[in-house]
Amino acid sequence: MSYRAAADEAGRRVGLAAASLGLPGGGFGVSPARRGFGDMACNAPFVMAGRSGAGKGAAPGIAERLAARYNEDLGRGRGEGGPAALLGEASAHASGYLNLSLDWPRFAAAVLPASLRGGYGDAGLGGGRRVAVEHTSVNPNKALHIGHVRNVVVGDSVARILEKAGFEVRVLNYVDDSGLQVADIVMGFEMLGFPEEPPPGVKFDKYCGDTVYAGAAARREADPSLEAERGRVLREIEQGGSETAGLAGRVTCRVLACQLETCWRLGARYDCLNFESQIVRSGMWRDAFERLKEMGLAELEEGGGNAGCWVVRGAAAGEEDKVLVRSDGTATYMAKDIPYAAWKIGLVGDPFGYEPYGAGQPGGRAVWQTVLGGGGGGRRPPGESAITVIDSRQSRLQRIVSSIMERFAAARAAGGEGGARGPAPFPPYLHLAYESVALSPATAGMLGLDTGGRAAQMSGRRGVYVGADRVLDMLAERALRETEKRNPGMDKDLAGRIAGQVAVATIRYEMARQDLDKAITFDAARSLSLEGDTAPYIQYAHARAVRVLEKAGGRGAGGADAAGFAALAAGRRERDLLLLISLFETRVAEAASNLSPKVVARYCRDLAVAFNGFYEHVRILDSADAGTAAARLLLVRSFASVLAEALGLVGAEAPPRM
RNA sequence: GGGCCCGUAGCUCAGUAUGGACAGAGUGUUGGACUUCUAAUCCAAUGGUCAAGAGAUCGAAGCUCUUCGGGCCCGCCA
Repeated sequence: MSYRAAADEAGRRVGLAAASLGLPGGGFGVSPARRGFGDMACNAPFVMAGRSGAGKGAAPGIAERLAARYNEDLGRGRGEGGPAALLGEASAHASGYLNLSLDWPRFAAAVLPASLRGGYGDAGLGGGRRVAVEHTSVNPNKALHIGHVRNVVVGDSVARILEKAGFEVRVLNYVDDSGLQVADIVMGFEMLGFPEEPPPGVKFDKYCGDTVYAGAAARREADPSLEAERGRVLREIEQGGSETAGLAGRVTCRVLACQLETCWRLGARYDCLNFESQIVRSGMWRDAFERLKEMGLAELEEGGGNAGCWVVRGAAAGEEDKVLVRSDGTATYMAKDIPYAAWKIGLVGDPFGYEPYGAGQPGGRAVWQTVLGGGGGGRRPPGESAITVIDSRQSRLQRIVSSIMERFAAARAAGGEGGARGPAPFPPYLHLAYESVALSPATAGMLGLDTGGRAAQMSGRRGVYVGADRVLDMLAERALRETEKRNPGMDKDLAGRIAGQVAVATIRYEMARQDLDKAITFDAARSLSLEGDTAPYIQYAHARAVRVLEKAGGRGAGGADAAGFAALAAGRRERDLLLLISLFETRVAEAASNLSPKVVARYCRDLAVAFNGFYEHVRILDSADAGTAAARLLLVRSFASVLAEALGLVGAEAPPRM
């Protein structure tokens, strides 16, 4: 039982009332009302005024008639084949809205017990469809910075939300272990004298990025002859087998391990790691290229600037062509993206074997990595559709990949493969873009950069970036100070664990709550705050709730009775909180279908605001009678449970104490 | 030159998908509330020609067009 059940019932009743009045039905909706306008708002009068051609000003009159008929049916138990389960009377508003009311005691009695059962909030949108979500995919030559954190948080949250919404999700992390950035660090180790061990206390990924990569790039710029050397290193890496290729493999693996430590600390979880070097060596490209040629998607350019190259035409009108194969016959990096994208959704044969990665990740979910050879081992492809989380700077190229996958998938569907399962919720290949993260002038200033009052783009090579580990460390330190201040004598390990949970939640919430279309300007002072619209605010509300339940001991364990629910329903704070609890499923569905973590993040905030208002104004343990106390405790228990699960969807934990 | 995105309170952002009832938070500033279930909280005050203009609509922060301002992208690099 949730809000949706009440809204559905209301919608049906309004529809039946309209039909009996001879009004055109359909096309209207029921949504939670703003305060002072009933409990649910229905826009049916506006829609019907439009459809019936009644013209301006008809809505209020229609609302009057609808409300009268709706209430009449309600009184007679008509329309639903019986008396209303969850609804009260409707009223017409002069604006033209039809305002509907809930039967709050019944609503509470239905929602609260349901909210404590497993599976509450499951949106059932996916119907078991498989989706591959790729995120992180940080080049393995440096440590994660705050911009990468947005990618990890968005991707991991989307994966969690889709799972909750009924999809079977496979999380992929693409490791670009064969590009020029890797050649740079290999050259740094091999020829420029950088020691393979970082200085004591420095993580290897940070050392590679700050010292080796930045150093090699600087040397290369000063000495152009190193360009050719780097090219040689890259070719050796791509061919494999040499000592240089071995070194590249060792270094990138070690960087990857460090990066994964950070990602795991952030709460991200993966199912499979894919290595670009294997895609290059697997020969997947040859098959994909043949298919592109057969389908006429790749064309050999006869003249112009791209003469002698194989190109794909621009996806949209006026868009430039993109070179796939250079005039010297070598493939560009699109030649890695296309087969990889096709592999995700089973549009090419699987050349990989799979073995467990290292010691595994926290929480016990198995991580696999691809190895060359093994021919798929009979595995199903990761998804029926693929969602790739990359920042919006890649939009142009991703659009080309999307359109090619669309054509591949259409060709397969035309060939009769793939069963009919109804309309797919997502296209075969979807680029989930987000605007990138820049640094505020103040934060850039802390790093020694004068931006003249403008936001600064991060640059690892110039040292203008804020490291993910550093942000987490700073947040954890602040949270630890606060935790110890409030809980003198608390066990040190416990305080540290809580501080860690607060730190991770804070940065995740900060990244998850904002619209993907908006660039984030990271400001150290503001982003490190633990007050206001932040994760600790939300976590604190949860800790308060848990504390009340602890103090209550066994009280209210028998559950609430009708009188208790009636008392609960009499309070505005209680109703506000109850309504939000009932909206969990609706919000999960909205977040999943829009691939929008911020919907869940805002939902968590709304829940916490409603609870804090309730907590401040209603004495739970000092309730007038046992029945009221039991109902209030049930509300608190429901809140704590739903909030903890909602926070989990954005990868934040809810500590029981703070 | 072309393409994508953004512009809402001093600052940081919700609300725009599916137009509808007084435009909401946080932060800042000012003033209140802890012998009480944890004050990482709550309450109040303050603060907005929703960048500007035009259009379609009974009705626009939201849709269309134009302009202005800002960010990003446009290599036979990855």
